[in-house]
Amino acid sequence: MNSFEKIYQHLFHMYGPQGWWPLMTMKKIGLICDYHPKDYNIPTTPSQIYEICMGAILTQNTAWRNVVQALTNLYHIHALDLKKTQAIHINRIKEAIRPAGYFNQKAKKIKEFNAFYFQLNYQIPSREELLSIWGIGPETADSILLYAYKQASFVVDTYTRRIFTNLGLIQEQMKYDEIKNIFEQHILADVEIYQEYHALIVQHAKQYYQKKDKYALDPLLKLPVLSPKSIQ
DNA sequence: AACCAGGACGTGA
DNA sequence: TCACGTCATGGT
Repeated sequence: MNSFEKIYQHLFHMYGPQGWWPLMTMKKIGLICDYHPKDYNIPTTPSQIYEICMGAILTQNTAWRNVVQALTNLYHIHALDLKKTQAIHINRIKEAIRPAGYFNQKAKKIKEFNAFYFQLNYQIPSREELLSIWGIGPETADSILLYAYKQASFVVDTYTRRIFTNLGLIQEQMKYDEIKNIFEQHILADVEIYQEYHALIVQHAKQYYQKKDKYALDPLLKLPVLSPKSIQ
């Protein structure tokens, strides 16, 4: 087992299954943002796939709690309803997603994505196609592929950079695709593992990588695999 | 009260 | 290519 696999094992042992990507579900108490640990079958409907795509756009450089509010508002104006969303004016989208920030840009991104999504006809998009859409960068594209379409495309975010730079396994200045490739070369392509790994990285980062003075406290630094001579 | 959050795009050099 | 500036709300 290489360092990247050992770290995955360790994180999974620490935090358990994360149940990403969370979905909005209507319950008696109201609209709830629900995680679904160990259920790797989700998403099962086009509507759930679409909602994940919306969340992926809305969460760009934004805390998830703010995205939940935006998704809740979108739900109430029927913008998460595949039969109705195209007809909604962009200004109404803007009002709804305001809590998630960057609402002018993100409303445009949603409209751009919609134009693409509804001509897809339920096929699986390629990474290149997603990247060609205005507003969809590498991380958003990979999130959509991995969590909405169950394609084994590893997601790299700022937390991934932070943690693995601190562990000495990558260099800070590496480009997105470089880092993505390193992970994909070290970890056998598996949708469930890729989904869990990224979610675990985010969970772990929230414990040790919010502020710089905590980086040194990361228990992963003590893993034997990270001793100088065993780093590959 | 700065600082950050599950980034991406536009610009000038 | 690359380093910056911009986009925006809400919690700590």
